[in-house]
Order: sequence, then structure tokens, then C-alpha cells
Amino acid sequence: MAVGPGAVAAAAAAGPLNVDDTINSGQVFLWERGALPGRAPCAWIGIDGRAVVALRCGAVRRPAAASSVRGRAASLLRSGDDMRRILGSICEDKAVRAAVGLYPGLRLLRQDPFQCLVSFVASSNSSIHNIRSSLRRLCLRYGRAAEFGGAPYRLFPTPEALAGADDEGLAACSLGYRAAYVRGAAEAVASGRIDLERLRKKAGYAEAMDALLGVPGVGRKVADCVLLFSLDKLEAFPIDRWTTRALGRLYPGAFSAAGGGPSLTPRRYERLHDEIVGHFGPYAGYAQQFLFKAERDGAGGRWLGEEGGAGSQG
DNA sequence: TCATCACCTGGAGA
DNA sequence: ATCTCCAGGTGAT
Repeated sequence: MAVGPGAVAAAAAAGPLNVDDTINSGQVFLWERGALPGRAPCAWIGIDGRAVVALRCGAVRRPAAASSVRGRAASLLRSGDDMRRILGSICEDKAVRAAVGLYPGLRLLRQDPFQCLVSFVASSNSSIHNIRSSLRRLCLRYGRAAEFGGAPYRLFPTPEALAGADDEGLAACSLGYRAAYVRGAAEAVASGRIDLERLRKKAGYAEAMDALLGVPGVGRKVADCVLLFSLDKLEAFPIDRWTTRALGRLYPGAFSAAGGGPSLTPRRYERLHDEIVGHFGPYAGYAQQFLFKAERDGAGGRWLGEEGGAGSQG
């Protein structure tokens, strides 16, 4: 049976969101597989800013964008995105089309901006395991207590709480040298020096990028993560080890500075990003998510698996 | 503008 | 047991 190029995109766009693939695609850290007693034997439970959120494992239909009851879920799941249009666009690329075929239910999430900022500031030159560990400790130490399904959780700290954190407290969160960055980023938000919500709603990619680059611990890669995962800038394409590796492997010679060559200077990063948007189009960020997932899975990368509590345990 | 280098931490492999 | 290497980069020379 021959399938046209548009068939993969159309099928994926019409299909449900795959929670497991979406959680395990590098965009979130504070999620844990658990259960909702009496409701779902398997669910992913996560911390998103000042909320505890649960999603049943497997496939879920995204709620209607206009739904008010499930407004938070609709926002988190980016229900307003026109997946037919987006997947149709990025699937013009063969490699992306293949990755979409592998993970048709993979989607971007719209995270709490401050949590997203802190998460990726904490992520630089670290591992998923350590990042999770530090973020959990930040929640335990500085986040408000909350209850969900009868179990205790800790929400993500407010900018003010982290801005006021002292050295010992932050050191106990095992952030290493990133502790100062995290506090600095929190101060930038708490003081109003940077307004994440305004950047999300009013600013374009370039302006938001410039603003984020003024935050301690934020370089272009981290900024692109924040822009894509929380500030609705779908042309943001975080360029990291995995994406450079994917680009170098899938498009040998096609992109400058891709494929594990010399490290990306700011200039090279910008140039490569321009080439990427030129190639993948205005929804390049979605393309990145599929390419990243496929590359990391293919290399046997480890995801949010075993060990305990994503902020749970009071 | 570019090239080097140091950097906390904890898990994995030698 | 001890050591080295590395993991979703950034900032300072």
C-alpha cells in the first residue's frame, strides 16, 4: 500500500496525543509514572508551576481548545495548535516525516514559563537524572505543599521564593555552580526585569530571545528551550548535542556547524538556527521535538523512568 | 568574533 | 575500591 507524503502527517494529526512519548521527549522533568486510585491504574503525574497535573498513560484525545473546565489541560496540551497544518508543514522533510511516523502522538507541551526557565538553567552540562534530582529538591525546600488524589506534593517554587534562597539552601539542592544562575534567574523574574508572560503573549522570537539572554545561566540553547516549551515561539529550535548529532547524521553537509564539529559559538548557533528555520519552516520547533526524540531513543538514551517521587512525598 | 577552559554533581564503566 | 569520563552549556579569559 503506497502512502503519499501527506498521509503520515494527516494520520498523526488526526490521532491522539501519546502521553508517554510526550513526557519522555526531553521537554519536562518533574513527571512521574504513578496511579490514580480508583480512576487510572497508570498515569503520569507532574508538577507544572503552581499545579499538580495528571494524565492517563497511553493515548489521550486533546480537549477542545475552548473547553473551560479543562482549561489547564487544554493549555498544557496546546489544544489550540493546528496539528494538520503544523505536521503537514514539517513533514515536507523526509527525516522529520520518518520520525513523525515513529511517534505520531508526540506533541509539544506549554509549560509554566518560570519553571521551564529554571529547569533549563539547571540543565546545562548536566544529566536528566541530576536535573530531576535538583528540581525535586527545589520543590521540597521552596515549594508550597499541596495535595492531589490524597497524596502530598510540592509545587514549583515562586520566583520570590527562589530569589530569596540562601547559599546553604541552594547548595542542598545539588545544583552545583548553577545555583547562582538559578537564583539570578529567579531575581530577574521576581524583580520584573524580565516579564515572561509578556514575552509569551506580546513578543516575537527575536525580542524574547534577547530578553532571555540577559538572564544568568541562559545561553541560546537554554533560551530556545524556554521559548519553545513555554513561550509559544514555535520557530525556536534548541540546538544541543542530540540535535547537532541528528542533523549531521541525517543531512550530511547540509547544515553548517552540525555533526559534532567545533562547539557552537553564539554566531554559529545563530547562523545554524537561521538555516534550520529556512529548511524546516515556521514550526521548526515541532520538527526538533520529533528529531530529538528519535535520535535519543535510537541511541538508547534514558528517560524519566525508575526512581521515586516527582515532587511527591511531603 | 573565536578558541579554550573551568565548572558541581552523581552514575556508569574501566 | 578508586578513578575517569560524561551528561541536553554557559561564562570568563
